Amino acid sequence: MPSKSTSSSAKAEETGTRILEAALALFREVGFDAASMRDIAVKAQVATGAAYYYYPSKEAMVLDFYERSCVDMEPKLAEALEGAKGLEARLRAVLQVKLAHFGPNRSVLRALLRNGADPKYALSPFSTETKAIRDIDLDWYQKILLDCGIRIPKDLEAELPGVLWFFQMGVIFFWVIDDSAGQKRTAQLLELAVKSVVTLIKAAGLPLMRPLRKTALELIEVVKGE
Amino acid sequence: MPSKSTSSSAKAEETGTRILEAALALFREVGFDAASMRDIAVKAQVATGAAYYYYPSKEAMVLDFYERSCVDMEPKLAEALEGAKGLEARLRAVLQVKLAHFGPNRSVLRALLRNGADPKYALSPFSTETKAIRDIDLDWYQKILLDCGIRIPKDLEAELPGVLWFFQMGVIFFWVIDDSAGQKRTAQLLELAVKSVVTLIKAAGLPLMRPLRKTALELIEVVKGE
DNA sequence: TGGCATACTTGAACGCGTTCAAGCAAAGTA
DNA sequence: TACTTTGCTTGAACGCGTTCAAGTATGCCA
Repeated sequence: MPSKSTSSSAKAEETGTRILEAALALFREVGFDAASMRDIAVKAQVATGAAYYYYPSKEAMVLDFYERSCVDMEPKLAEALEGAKGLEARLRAVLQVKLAHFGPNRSVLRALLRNGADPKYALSPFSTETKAIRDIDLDWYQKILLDCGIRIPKDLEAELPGVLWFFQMGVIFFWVIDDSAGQKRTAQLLELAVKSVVTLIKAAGLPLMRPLRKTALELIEVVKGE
Repeated sequence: MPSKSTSSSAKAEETGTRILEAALALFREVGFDAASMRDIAVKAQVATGAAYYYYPSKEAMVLDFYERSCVDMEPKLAEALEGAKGLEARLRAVLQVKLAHFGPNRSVLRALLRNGADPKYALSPFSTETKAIRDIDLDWYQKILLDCGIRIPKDLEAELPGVLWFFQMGVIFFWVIDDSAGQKRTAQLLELAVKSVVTLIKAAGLPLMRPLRKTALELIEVVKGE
């Protein structure tokens, strides 16, 4: 229990974080593919196979980064939502926090989105491995929608957090492949897309929109599956 | 010039198609990843490195398949459009033809969509390598929209083929990862999504929609880039 | 016919992600 | 003290996609 008795496992943990940091540093520098496990091992000053004692695969390192990011972002998100009233401002704030947080590790996130939306790959925001993160995000969007100042049709209410999460993923997806200077295009897209989404949600309540909304709800049911 | 004189290059072409067929057969049987170049070579009865005389990479075989499919589908598309009047019927027809044509090679297409929409990977419907195919598809959608019976707002007209192509890619993307029996979920999605899209296009002409449409057009401009 | 260029084919070799039998060191037990 | 257990580390080896120097066969011209 004192520091002495945990010296072994403490050293191990130190080795683990050293490996993760070496990996992330190399991912940032040369990209996920170009960073070899051998390079990572050299940088972390361990043997070639050492990383596999801590991570089942190279991709698992990205997953770990994704999970840590989710936790680290929570206070930033809470703070950003303090100062943002109204759905449009809140959506913008959340997305800006996320992009800013992921910012330096854009190439790491690119690896996460490599397999698109295929839940069969662990390294996908739709996989079972990332379900916990997805659920946390959904809670955020539920919170954002509460008292946002917009009348939400009753039948849409339950689905809207999922829709906004999907929208968020679309923005992030655009961002990771956006090679414009400082991801300027993503900034423009964010502005216009958030505005469009909020306008659409407002419009969804119109009586005229009822048939389209019903069809859209069926569509959502199919996409959710099972 | 007679069959004798071309015996060498003819044999080579035969070898090339044998390699492609072996590859596609293995892709279908065990999937793109599990099918190794060594297995393909054995099946095609050539040496390990032989495929690289015909294809620069394993992925290039998928690209070749994609290009051939595009050509092979043309008569089927023309025929399907003969019997389909109205935008909704036409859209449904085109997508059904495509899915039916790709049908047996769903796992091959999965490899094509592996890298999502990243134009940096050759194996992506958004890459420069697949631009020719994209342009052919865009021509089809332009044709579909001509005299489709729906009044299209002038400012949207030029962008709509691209939007529909994007929509098509979404459907195909859903299809390749849809593991429901016979891809039943995709059939349901297709029905509802086509209906929604057509309704949206109709609605886009309404005076009420002008601001949203203008924002959407700006959005399209940003996504198209440069 | 012989010689040469061109077209095609070969399989060993490279670096990759990953696996694993073996080794090592520190903590627990007697 | 010696023995065992546990936690951690090692590097050789595997199969993968890919490369390429070397080989073989074919068509063409003297």
